[in-house]
Amino acid sequence: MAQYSAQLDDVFVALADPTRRAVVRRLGHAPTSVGDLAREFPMTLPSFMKHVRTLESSGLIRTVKHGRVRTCVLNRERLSLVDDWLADQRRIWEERTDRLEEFVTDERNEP
Amino acid sequence: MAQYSAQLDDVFVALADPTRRAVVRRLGHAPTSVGDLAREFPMTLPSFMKHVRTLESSGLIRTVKHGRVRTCVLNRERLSLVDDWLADQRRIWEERTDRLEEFVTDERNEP
DNA sequence: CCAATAGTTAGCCCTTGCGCTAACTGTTGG
DNA sequence: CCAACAGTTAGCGCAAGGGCTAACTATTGG
Repeated sequence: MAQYSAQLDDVFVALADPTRRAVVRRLGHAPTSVGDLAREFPMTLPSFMKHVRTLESSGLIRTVKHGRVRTCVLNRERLSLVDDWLADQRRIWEERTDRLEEFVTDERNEP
Repeated sequence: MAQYSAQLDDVFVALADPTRRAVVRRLGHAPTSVGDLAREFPMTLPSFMKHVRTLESSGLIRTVKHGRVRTCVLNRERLSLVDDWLADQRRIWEERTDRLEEFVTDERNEP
């Protein structure tokens, strides 16, 4: 628990786009070249590359260029940042197993 | 596993900002009024309100107005969308306990 | 060797995001 | 009742995001 903030920003931002989430999902199956990936999305290669760069600089994927082919690989470990954040969040609210829920549900029904 | 996409977008986008994550964390402790929350961040009330609205429309928080005070409450349940997405992702890559890692680590060391 | 292939770079457009100020509405304590 | 308070609305400025085209580089199969 520290100043992950910048890294978390990058990871959440990266995941906040459906194309990029789809890429992550896709790479969960197997490493894939940029071209093969791009072919599955309705956009041009340069546009798609921006997503790849965003994912890479967030650390969610790594890429290696071999000859003229760039292969993308998922970096499973990076997703644990999200996991940790969720766990921390859960820890916080479990410290207070109060009736916070009811608190609002009550007010809500009053004018 | 379906077309949560739009909802996931909203949630991830909401979490992709440090101010909003801080609000979520803060609300993990207790429901809080907009004014009390805003006082902890270096921005004006109207600016802060936009974050509140973003969080609210993502479903991560709910708000109730009582008199002239609007109180924000965390909606714990909504975070499970993220949780589910993570779990699904994990499920995918666990189907393939291959040597994907090595795959790349190898290529990497070659010219 | 050279045409095709795979990716890259540069630059443009438009929309959205996030901050601000100013001025307004609705509630309330005294 | 009215001044102070809590939030809201409107509108503005600027930077960033996500898409595009055009033109370029670097590899490679034949």
